[in-house]
Amino acid sequence: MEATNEDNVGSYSTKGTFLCRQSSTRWTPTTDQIRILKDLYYNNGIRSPNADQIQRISASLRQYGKIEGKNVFYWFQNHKARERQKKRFTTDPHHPMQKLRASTNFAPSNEPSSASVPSTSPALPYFGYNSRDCSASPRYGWVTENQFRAPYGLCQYKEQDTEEQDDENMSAKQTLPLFPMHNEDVKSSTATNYYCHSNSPVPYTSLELTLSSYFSQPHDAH
Amino acid sequence: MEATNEDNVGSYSTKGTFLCRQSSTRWTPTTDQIRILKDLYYNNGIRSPNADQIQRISASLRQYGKIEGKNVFYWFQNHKARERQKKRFTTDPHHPMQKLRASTNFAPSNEPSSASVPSTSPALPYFGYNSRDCSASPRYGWVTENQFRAPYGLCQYKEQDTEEQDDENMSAKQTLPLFPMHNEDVKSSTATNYYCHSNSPVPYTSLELTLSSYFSQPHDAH
DNA sequence: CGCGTATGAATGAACG
DNA sequence: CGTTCATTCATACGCG
Repeated sequence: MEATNEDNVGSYSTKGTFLCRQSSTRWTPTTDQIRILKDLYYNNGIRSPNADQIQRISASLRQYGKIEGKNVFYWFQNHKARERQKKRFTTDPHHPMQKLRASTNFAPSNEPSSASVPSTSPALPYFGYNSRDCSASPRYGWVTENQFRAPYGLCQYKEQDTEEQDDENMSAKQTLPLFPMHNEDVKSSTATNYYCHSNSPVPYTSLELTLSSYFSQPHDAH
Repeated sequence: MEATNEDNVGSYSTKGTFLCRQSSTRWTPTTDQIRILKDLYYNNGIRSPNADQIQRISASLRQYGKIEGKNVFYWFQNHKARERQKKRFTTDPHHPMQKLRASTNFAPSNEPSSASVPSTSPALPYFGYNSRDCSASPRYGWVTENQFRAPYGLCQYKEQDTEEQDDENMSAKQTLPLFPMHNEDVKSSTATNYYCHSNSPVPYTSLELTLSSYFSQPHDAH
């Protein structure tokens, strides 16, 4: 159950205190935001909004509280993933890799190991790789039973989700071709922001040297 | 089973509570590996290393923990993709000129614990096998293209990347002219004045309607 | 108040 | 290359 933060901003005095309010850490959606997001998810069938949609959604939800594009992005990602995950556990009698959320227990020494064989270096990453184990994991085939259904029954259009989005019995949503797919080029850039955090006691000074020299020389065989 | 081949992995959680986990499939880069990868990415402008580079990079990074070529490959691919994606969410696609990096500004960037406990592989088999110290890198905190590091300044010529790493504003890299780097690939701003987004802060009651219409229609103002 | 759970955030791995 | 999936880490919150 989601927290019923009526108006967000917990106002807890922990670290954020005055300055950034509640968003000192992670985004805490307001009930309205959640309601709308779910509506979009279930009633409009939006599962993986594209950048454009994300922007619009976040812009709209901004009325209800602080929110960013990435929040919307993650929300849909998580919601979808968890729904699927939950379903996997409930409907699948045999979970291939059932490992409960035992975060408090050290995992037993599993590790099939034999599968590793890192040495010898596999073929080029670009083509050869193909692992995706997860045996018994049909990408799409999950029946989605949306028991959500908002009380209000409006909003019918939704963007055709480009994907087939497991709508097995999810016929509730009606898809309308609404997007002209105006893809204005998004160029722009200026970010290049990266986090660093490097306070390692390891003597790496010489490392980059090694690395650099490594890359500098194309000496590959001959 | 023979000696627990769990890769040691002393993963620690924030509060110093460290729990062992993570011993499995997925590669978990160590802080040093990440640091170096980022350095290569930002300071050396490597975005899509070719096979040779990947080999060398992974080989070099191996001294800091288990790693394969594909890890390096994926890392660059993901890093690049995410950088762009993030930008796509936060920036306004329809804007005449570069706008600042949205209003994303919540920077936790405060490492909980400074001591990372390098844990130089407690008791590992004598084989060259290594530690792979669980990493548990404190990868968080989005620093805006700040100084990353790079106390070293060599690594001059690097193999010319066959790919065109679309550099965004990567002009920041002050290292050395590693490669040709064709910058003429600058994307021209098509100035798609798509402008719309007139999200007024007015609290709609029937929000979902508003939203739906938002997504449903390209609503070009004209 | 400490713990368990729900969920936001991140990221390795892959797919199309 | 953009997108998607799986898994994991971190944390807000409510509960007992």
